[in-house]
Amino acid sequence: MTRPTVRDIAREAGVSLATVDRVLNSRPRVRENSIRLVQDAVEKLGYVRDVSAANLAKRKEYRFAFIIPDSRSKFVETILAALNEVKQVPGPDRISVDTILAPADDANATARILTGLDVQRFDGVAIMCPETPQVRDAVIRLKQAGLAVVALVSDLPSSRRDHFVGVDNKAAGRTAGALMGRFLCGKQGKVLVVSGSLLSRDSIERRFGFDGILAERFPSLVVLPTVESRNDNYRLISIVKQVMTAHRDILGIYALGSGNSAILDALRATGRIRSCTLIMHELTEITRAALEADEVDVVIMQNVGHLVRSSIRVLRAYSDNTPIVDSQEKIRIEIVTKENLVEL
Amino acid sequence: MTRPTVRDIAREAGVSLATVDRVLNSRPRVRENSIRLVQDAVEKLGYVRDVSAANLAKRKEYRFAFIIPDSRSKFVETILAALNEVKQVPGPDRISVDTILAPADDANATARILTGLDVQRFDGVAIMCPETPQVRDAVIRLKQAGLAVVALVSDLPSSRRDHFVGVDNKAAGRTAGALMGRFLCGKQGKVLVVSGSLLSRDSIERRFGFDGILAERFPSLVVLPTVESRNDNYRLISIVKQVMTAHRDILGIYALGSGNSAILDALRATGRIRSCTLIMHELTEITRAALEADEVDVVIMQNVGHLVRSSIRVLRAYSDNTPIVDSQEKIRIEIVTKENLVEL
DNA sequence: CTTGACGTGAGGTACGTAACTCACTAAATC
DNA sequence: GATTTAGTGAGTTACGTACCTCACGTCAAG
Repeated sequence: MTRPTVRDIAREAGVSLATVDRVLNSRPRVRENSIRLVQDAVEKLGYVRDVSAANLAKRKEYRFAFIIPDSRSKFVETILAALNEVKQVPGPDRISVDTILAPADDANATARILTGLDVQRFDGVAIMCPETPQVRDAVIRLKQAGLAVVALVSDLPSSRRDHFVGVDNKAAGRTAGALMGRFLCGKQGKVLVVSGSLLSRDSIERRFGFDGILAERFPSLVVLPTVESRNDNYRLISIVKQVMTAHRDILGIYALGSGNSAILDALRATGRIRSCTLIMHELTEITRAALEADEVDVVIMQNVGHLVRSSIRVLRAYSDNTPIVDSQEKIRIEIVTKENLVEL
Repeated sequence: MTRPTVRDIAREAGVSLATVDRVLNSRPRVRENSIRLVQDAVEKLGYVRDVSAANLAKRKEYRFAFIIPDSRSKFVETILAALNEVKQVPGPDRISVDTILAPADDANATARILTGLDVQRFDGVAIMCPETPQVRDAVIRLKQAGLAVVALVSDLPSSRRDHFVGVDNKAAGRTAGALMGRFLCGKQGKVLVVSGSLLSRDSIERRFGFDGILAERFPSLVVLPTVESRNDNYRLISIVKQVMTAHRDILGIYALGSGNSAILDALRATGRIRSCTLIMHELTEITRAALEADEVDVVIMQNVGHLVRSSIRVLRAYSDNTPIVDSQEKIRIEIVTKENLVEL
């Protein structure tokens, strides 16, 4: 009834413990035939390696680094908070997580940090940054050094990252578009899209999804050219004010990412808040308060706690070649309204 | 830099390993003063027990039982599938999960199963069933026997369950109501609510939340008396057909739980599908297909994988008195549209 | 003074696995 | 024929913790 151990395998296969160990850890110097004997015994007895005992014996420590942009963005703050929470709680497994802040808006600096990373010190890296050729090269180097690499929030598809932990941003944009269309009830008018920076892949994909569904299903809505904040909130406030004054028939605003606070300020200043349907991304203290105040209609989010924990599970799985439970690691596009907002 | 062990504590406190062990496991025969010495050393060195090593030494196995209603409901099927998935993947911890099917619609039989449960064989139980006095008494017995008990999907508040794993159903109802109201764009008309059984607490709470928000924010919509399926799909189809014919001004339908398939069939038969705004609960093969076919507007769901994994984590935490990460265990009310539907 | 309960230390074994050494055989190579 | 090498078994130590036994000292009640 109790789980079989290596000893049972050895007995069943008729080989010694050492041979079982050699096979299980794919060490050399084992005859093909013995390998098969052991494998058959494993199969027959349903042996599964006791990971915690193995890690204990190996004194294995997983050391992971999270490369996070050093921006004052509220979304990044929630990610850092989630990372801190993970660090507080001593998991059953010996995992250490280092958070490394990389200058935001400077992909080269990020690439340099990646290149300078001591590959001896880490088993895996989670990277949140836009993809550039330099970043791609740095990731390839990390992979070659044997580290597990996951892309966080924004994908790095052309690099050899092992995994992407984040939402399907095109689908997120489509979701935002569908809700915008439904909420506007077939009215004729304009929709404004506001972006942090159109350089980052996630913004582009969201925009693409949003435009697509509006064109398909809500042709009565006209999407205005995207307003870009370039991470300058003062600039953003004035541009949004200007646009809102110029276009009195703007019915809805879709905020692709950063700049939520500035957009809200601009709308409050122009008195257009609550008369516009507002859809924003990421649940932060700003958007939470705006939801509660009925200023924002919907927030599209990804659960940062899940993001961080999933990254760690995936990094661990890659660094010791164990399978991944896809359904657990799939990051959902969550739709948050005032009603299903979770407290705290 | 490496984690302190019991040895370090013993050295720091100036006592023997045995004494440290006695203190850490709160065994008798230790002087007050020695207890304090050890506790101070633990604090100073930041010692945290290595749970996997401890479990290894204890040959501890967590044995959990899941009591699940034996209905042909698609939602229950997805829960069983999630349970099976968990059983397949051998976690790092030695956890065994038994699924026990209890007759649906027979709370007494469920109570009898709980009463008959061998308290020696299990460390914890997750229970999905409506609350009755018999169930409450059975839960109290389990608690007294030292088992951890969580309520799954539907809460058992008056029993002494340790934890509830599921969504806030009143908030789920409010969410459904708010979406229904927004999607109906201020039109005047009727809304139909269909329930599996109004006995179960989750249905009542959803209905309550739904009615509340419609009354508050969408007074132009009239909610018809609830149609109850009593888990009889043929009956449900004919009632829904009848109601739909009698009331030509039904604009929306809110399905509180079971019977989704019958409702869809009835609407298809009466040709009212797609002309009604339809909001249903739980993502199953039925509702998924209906979402993809644009027959359902929104599905409100709880992630069953999360539900099951969270239950297990919580049961484990309660059975060895370790803290719970609230943010990880909070089950979210997920809003699913065709656009943010995840594949598979 | 004896008895016994209490408090403590020393030391051991065990859990399941990893990783190592040493010894040995059989076959291949020199 | 001597040397190497691949393949194997036997055995040991270690990881961090639990839990056990035994011995010993202290102190108070009988």
